[in-house]
Amino acid sequence: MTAAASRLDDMFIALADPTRRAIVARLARGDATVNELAAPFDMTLPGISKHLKVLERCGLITRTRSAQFRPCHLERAALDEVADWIAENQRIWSQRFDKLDQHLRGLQGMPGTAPPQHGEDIHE
Amino acid sequence: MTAAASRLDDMFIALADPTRRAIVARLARGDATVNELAAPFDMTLPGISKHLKVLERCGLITRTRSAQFRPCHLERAALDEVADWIAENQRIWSQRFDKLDQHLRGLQGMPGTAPPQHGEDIHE
DNA sequence: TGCTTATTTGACTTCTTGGTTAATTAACCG
DNA sequence: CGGTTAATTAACCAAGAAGTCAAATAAGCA
Repeated sequence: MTAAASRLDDMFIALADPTRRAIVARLARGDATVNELAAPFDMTLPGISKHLKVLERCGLITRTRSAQFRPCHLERAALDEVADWIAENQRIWSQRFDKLDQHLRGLQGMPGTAPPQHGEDIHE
Repeated sequence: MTAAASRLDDMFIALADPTRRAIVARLARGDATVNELAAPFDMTLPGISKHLKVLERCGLITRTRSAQFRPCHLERAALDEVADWIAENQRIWSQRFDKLDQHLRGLQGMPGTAPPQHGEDIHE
């Protein structure tokens, strides 16, 4: 099975690289060309080009064509999907803790600590 | 240069894998042993063990020892760092757009579209 | 037309990742 | 003690990621 990565996967992967996050940070200040984006980094142009492709694949940036330049543009809505995942999980986790189920922790982590799982609803 | 990944890197990397996100989702319902975590997946135990190590490295889970079991526990605070990064960036991006700097978009993406950058403050 | 600038593609290398099987460590149970 | 269960480590492999250099493409400019 090759190439089955979800959009969420791609988003997290894209953000996992510090160079890419720096590029994104730069783009937050306004559109920029590939050369401009490459300037601060000790990396060749093709290297940057690859990073941009990753950012493009997950929808974080788009590229238009203007003469021989290909200005990069940040898509502000793209972060929402990740933000939603995080928010949803923070909600769920807190809920769980509010139920005080966790004060047993450390006493016995044996099987059975968890509620009776039936459906395995991995809700992603 | 080996092993220079930041905690934020590790966090995004950990969340980039669907199996690991599923494990995390499962743990949100309560602590669980490695075998319990492995059950829903078509993967060998050592495979799961590796995933757990990744989750542990970034602080998303901790493991205690209870007899021959090593129950995994979700650290609810760990998500905060990522959440903060996301929130901060959403804020910045929106700010930028509120300034109406972007309605020029498409007219000319030429160098100079961005404000005078001096310090390259990559603020991460 | 031919030169220059901007960017991408291709081919290649190296390191990492995700997964496997087989063997090992740990701790319980009879 | 000896056997069973839980989990990890070790050794390995295939695929992917990150980076390089060299060549190709695209579009302005003289």
